[in-house]
Amino acid sequence: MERTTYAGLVNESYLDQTVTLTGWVQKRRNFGELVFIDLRDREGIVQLTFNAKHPQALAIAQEARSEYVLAVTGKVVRRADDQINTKLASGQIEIEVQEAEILASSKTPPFYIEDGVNANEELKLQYRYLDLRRPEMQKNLRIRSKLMASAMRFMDEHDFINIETPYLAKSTPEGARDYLVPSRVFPGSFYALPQSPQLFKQLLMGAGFDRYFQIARCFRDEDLRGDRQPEFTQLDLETSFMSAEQIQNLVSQWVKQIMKDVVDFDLDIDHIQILTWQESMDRFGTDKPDLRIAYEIKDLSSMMADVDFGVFAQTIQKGGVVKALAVPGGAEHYSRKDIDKLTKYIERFGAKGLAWLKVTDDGLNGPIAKFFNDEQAQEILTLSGAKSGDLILFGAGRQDIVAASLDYLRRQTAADLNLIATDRPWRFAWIVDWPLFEYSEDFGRWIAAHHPFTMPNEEDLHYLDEGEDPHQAHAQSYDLVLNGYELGSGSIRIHRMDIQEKMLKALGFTPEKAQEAFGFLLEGMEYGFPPMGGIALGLDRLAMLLAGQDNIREVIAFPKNSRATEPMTQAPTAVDFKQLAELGLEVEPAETPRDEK
RNA sequence: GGUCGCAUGGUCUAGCUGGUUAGGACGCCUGCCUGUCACGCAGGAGAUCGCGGGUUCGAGCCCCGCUGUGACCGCCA
Repeated sequence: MERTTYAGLVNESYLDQTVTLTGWVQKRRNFGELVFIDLRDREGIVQLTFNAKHPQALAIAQEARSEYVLAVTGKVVRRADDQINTKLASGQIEIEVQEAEILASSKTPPFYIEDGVNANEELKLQYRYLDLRRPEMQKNLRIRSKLMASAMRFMDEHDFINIETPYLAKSTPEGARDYLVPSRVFPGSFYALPQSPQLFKQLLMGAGFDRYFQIARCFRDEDLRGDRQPEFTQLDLETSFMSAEQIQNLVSQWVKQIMKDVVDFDLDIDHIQILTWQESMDRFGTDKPDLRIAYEIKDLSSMMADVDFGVFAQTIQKGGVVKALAVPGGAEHYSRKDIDKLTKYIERFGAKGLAWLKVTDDGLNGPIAKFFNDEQAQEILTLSGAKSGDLILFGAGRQDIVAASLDYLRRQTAADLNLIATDRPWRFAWIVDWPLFEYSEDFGRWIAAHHPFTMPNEEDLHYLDEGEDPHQAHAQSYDLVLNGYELGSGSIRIHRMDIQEKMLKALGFTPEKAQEAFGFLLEGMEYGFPPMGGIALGLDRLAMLLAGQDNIREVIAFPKNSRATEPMTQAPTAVDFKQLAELGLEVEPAETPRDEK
């Protein structure tokens, strides 16, 4: 029996034809001399009927169980009017099976193969191939496939050259923890799986390719999140002789095409907001704002220095800030208990508490209302933009803690109150003019905010000099943000050795250390490297958003769980002693490999 | 590294204030059934309540530890 079409594609246009289908038994309904089977394949479901006119087929139907693999040949017939199933794309018709064959039997699956299953994550990952049979997962991976195809087509049509770079690469300082691969030939030496092809693509610009791209797998040995896996996929690109604005414009066009191809959405590039990093932090408390939420954070520090409410006044005196978020219609929705829950949550950011006011027609309400006189109350309303019925949430304290807290509260309250706009569902933004450095408590020094090859703004170059404050310098870098997720991060690169050396010095590299880590790049820059810039776009996250999911696992065929293990294959596992010996490795005997526990 | 949550037949779960024959739904097995599509009806099997310890006359329930798992903080150039 040779398949003639997909089960999910059979419709009225096939009426009276004889078709041969293959697929999985979704469901069997047995009436003895009459059996219905819903047959599922990648395209959907069609109902098969078996009856005594075809005893061989009927016997097969009696034997079939869920997830058996069948091949059937039968005639496409119209259903009677009262038997039409409007829930099925193929519900107008059914297949009267004349001949059937069981291609494979199946054990009873550990969970139901249907959308909306509630099996726990570990079980679903352990039987990932079963989970992937669900229509939703099939859809997710096909969205991803479309995204990849569209992404690559755009790059090809814009004269980008697809070049692969090594996965066995050199460990470089700065950045995330590397995944290391031991060298057999040089015991004690290690390759590192690339965190990104950053240095290679800069060298490709040095080589004159002018426009490079690659769908690159990147590896970072850091803890996972819903939008972070230890290996992930980027569309990596780099160009020569283009300004930051030109690159952003190109990527905006790329996004426009993707949105059209994958979800048939007409994105107006003029609607993509451009915000400076500072503006984004001020208005939203984050560098990746969700612009679907209309209300913003307001700074009330200026009026709080000498209010009677000691918490606020002292915060200002100690150099902190007092900011507020007026949640539209929040006064009624949030009880004191609800606010306690929000308070508890933001404690993880370091917040000491959460002051709040409810705005009524009569004025301000709530435990701290009594500290403000009429004039101050009016000023709070004016500055926060709150109206009657709103809930005003305050953040007071260190700037970063206030920002993190109010960012969370803004997103959470919007979710609670259904205030995430749906009329413009895809809100892209460019975040530009980033600080070049950020201070790392861990390292006790300034580290590169983006990476050590990011070009400072021309007028800020002097901040790299000895004795100046590197904190002041801003960079020619830009992030692409969508609905509160960072989709991509890029910059103009340093292409001159003198600036690169200054940069490395500002980061605390001695000339010797710099040579050891990046000597090949520095040397290259002595041979005429062009001005260059690029970006890397996170395709897992974009696929996740386009598929309407909130975890990138849903768009990765075989993802890791939150502890970076893979429940199906059990990776990582112990390896044979001989393998270790060949690599010149010894493992602490106290460490019991997880698969032997 | 840290915080919080979760763990009960194959699956999802109920189990109150410690005493239950550990309940339900779905699934599974057997039988009956020619128009179902959440098929129906009758019957049946299926539980080391994650593991270890403690408190108690008595623990699924309380306490401690461990393991697994999820979310988050740190981390993620």
